Amino acid sequence: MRIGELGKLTDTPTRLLRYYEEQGLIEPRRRENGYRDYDDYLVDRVIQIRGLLDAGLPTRIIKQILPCLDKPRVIHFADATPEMLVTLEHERDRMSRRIECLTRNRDAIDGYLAAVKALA
DNA sequence: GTTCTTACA
DNA sequence: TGTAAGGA
Repeated sequence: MRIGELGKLTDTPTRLLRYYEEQGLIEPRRRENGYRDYDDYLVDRVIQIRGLLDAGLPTRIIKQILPCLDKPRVIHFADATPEMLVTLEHERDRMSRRIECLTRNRDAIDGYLAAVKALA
């Protein structure tokens, strides 16, 4: 599929899809006319990339750990280097802290909402 | 009409 | 990231 369709399927601006490619996160083939040609499996991949980005990971790290998170996880044991494990553990803890922060703020909002509704 | 690259805010 | 220019 071409960039427009992938963009629609993943709700991602074509501008970003080109950016992800520039960052080495995806590598679409090219058609005769120079248009990018994406395989279907890239739909899930892009969605995952957006999820990691939304979780606060920089494209740099995503590029590094994406191979480990891909389908055939067992095949990538070779990527389980000591450095990779350290990176993953670091990012996991980073995510945990973010989740805690989000949870607190959500509860704060929830509490405010409950108080307001109690008066109404 | 859709996509491409490069570049600027 | 968004948007614009200039092409194909």
